[in-house]
Amino acid sequence: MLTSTFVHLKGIGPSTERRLWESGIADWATFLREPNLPGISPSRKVLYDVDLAAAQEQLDRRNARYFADCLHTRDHWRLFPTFGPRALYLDIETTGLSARDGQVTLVGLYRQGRMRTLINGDDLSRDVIQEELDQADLLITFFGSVFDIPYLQACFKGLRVSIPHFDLCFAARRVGLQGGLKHIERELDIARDSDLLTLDGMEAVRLWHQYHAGDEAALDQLVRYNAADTRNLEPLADWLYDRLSLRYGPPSLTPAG
DNA sequence: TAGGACAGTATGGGGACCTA
DNA sequence: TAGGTCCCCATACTGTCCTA
Repeated sequence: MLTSTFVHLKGIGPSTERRLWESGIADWATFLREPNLPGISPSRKVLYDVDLAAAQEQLDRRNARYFADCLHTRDHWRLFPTFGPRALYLDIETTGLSARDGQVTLVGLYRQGRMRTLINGDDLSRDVIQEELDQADLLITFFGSVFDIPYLQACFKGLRVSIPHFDLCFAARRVGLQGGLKHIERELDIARDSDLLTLDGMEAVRLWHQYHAGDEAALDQLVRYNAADTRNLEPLADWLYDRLSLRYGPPSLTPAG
């Protein structure tokens, strides 16, 4: 998908990109081979060739951060097949107050099949989150661009998020799926343990307070709830990528998985 | 529990720019 | 020069949090 992308070139939008695909320009290599292209002047073609060569070099270096800058946020989903294997799925729980007055209680991190839960008062710190982010090529959240990331950055000053961010909430809206994460999970038959089905964000706050009152079982349930939220982002991202590539990708592209 | 506030993204309209 | 497309800005939309 990434090497079929042209909308990162200045002056090329979705319409021109689609016209290129329909005229057989399916990827960067074909674009570079053709001396002339309909709708693109020779002087512009020279500039685009330079930009595409630079993009190819960055891709060869596996530099996801380069594409975070040159692609519009709404197109970061295109990076999923290339950088998805090194994606970091993230979901946080909080004390329920605003970022100014509240605290992050748990941070769920799922990467390369490994679930890690950072707990406030134990191993949760800015440096650990930063380390996890720095080791990933793509950040995947649900509504994280509005809630999780600004909340983390408010609580942990100086936290940098320089990798591309595939926010599944807005991707879901683009393919016609409304509602919160749990609602969408039910729509798509994405499973979670039965004792976690009735939990929501407010219940998570209550569990945290129960834990602080000495109830260890409450922490266990909270950790499992957060892990379910975090892990379930992976099948949702797969499903949304397929839908987005069908709707917005080149006609020749066969969706993965 | 319900309505308002907030924040980030999506969308639509109009002006600017580019190609043929 | 006309038509098509892009870009920018304002507005709408949505999920979550806050407050009464």
